[in-house]
Amino acid sequence: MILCSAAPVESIGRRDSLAEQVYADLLGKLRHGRVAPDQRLVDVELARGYGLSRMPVRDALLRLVAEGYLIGTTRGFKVPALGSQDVRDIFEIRRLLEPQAAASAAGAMSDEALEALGTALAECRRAHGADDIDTMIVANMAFRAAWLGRVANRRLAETIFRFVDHVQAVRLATLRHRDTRAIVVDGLGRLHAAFQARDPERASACMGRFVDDAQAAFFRAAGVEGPQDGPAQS
Amino acid sequence: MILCSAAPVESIGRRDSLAEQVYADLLGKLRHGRVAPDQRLVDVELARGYGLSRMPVRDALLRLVAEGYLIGTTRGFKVPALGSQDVRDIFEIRRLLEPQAAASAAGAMSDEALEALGTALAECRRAHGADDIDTMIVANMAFRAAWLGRVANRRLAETIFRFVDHVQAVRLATLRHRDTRAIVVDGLGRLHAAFQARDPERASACMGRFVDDAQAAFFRAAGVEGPQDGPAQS
DNA sequence: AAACAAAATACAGTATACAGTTAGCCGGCG
DNA sequence: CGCCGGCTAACTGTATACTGTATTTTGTTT
Repeated sequence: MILCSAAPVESIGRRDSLAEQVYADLLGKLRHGRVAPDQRLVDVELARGYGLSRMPVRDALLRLVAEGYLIGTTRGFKVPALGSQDVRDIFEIRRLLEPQAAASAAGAMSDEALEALGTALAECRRAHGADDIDTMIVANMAFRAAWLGRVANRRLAETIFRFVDHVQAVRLATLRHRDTRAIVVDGLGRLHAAFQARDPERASACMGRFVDDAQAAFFRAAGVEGPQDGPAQS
Repeated sequence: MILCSAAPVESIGRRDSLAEQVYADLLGKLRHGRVAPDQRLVDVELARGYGLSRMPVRDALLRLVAEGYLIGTTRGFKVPALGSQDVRDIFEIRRLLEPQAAASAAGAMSDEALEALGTALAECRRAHGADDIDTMIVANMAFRAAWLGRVANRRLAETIFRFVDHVQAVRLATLRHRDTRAIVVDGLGRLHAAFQARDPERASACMGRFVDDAQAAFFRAAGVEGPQDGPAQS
């Protein structure tokens, strides 16, 4: 309990266990790409930052490992360096799951969710115009959370969430390209229209195309930036 | 280290961490339905059984929770009681993933894997004839492991493994019905033929049908046995 | 006898201490 | 100057002790 000094936004939560709070905090950081791929996460170090003992931090890290967000080494934890094959694999799964999920969401779309989707889309467009990548990523995540929230099959939604998160870090890099961003904004617009129409078939088709485009954009960007075919450390 | 008395098959392993060994052991027990749905898994109790402290056991249990095999309560851990909606959800995901995975495996089938598939199929048929449910389940798992082993996309294979495992416990119950077993043996035979032909399209179609049949058989069996629509404790 | 409240209990969560392992470093040797 | 072998330090893994809380049980009251 030495000093709550540099503690983030997390000194408040009460009802959840400490381990869960740390998990949520770390997950947020990972999702926003706040953890560099070469950075080592050391439990005792993080524990000092949170003002806790190692145990809850360790529990959180272990859980993140089990979910594929981190890999544990004998010397700290780190984010996995995905090779192009890893990315291909993840996109293969997304291609199978997301169209069906989108269809399901379109059939169960609510006015509130549509509102959220519209807001996220507008925000994304604004950020695109202003070349504000960070904001665009946040808006992107909000859009995804909004439609995935309408998927009745929670296991499906959570599985998608996880795999999308796994490529999030690498996606961050691809959004540097202006044309990639244009493709994303375009796809989001189409999806929004399909959700608004509550048309499952259309949503499914749009989502399939969206995933394909995202994958193509990634490999185009990766090809441009460099063929670093990092060996799979999944 | 009080007594290695009732320790299972697990006093030997060395290179892996204790937590991992316990995890593997518990996972095996869960997969084989050795843990009753009402049974409580208590860390200190298990720890005594393994001759270890709570920590590695706790780590294993927490990991199983993260992977959906268990749910943690304030009073021990237990296997989740899946309601019919949960089962429906899991089958929806399997229906999306397994055909593609089967196609992939068919395209990459090896002679050794085919041999393993053949053996498992024969074993399954024999067990079916002898009404030996336990052996049939083991053969079933061997068959699955054999073809999933040929799926290049490991994330896909592991995701399938996990969801199949989750319905395994409930599946065990459905295999009591002789006609369900007949359907399974039949589907396995068809799949084996498709794999032997190394025909991705055929494997995909067979797998799709197999999953559909399995789901239908489950709900038929559940309808017969009783409409216990257990509330989702996923 | 049923219902409620208070106490006991049994468990997970958390903290601290210790052990084991490996990566990184430094010095000796070719 | 570069390579190899032992040394050191920095981690994770494991053990033990303590705490908090929810469930169960027991006792009391109507």
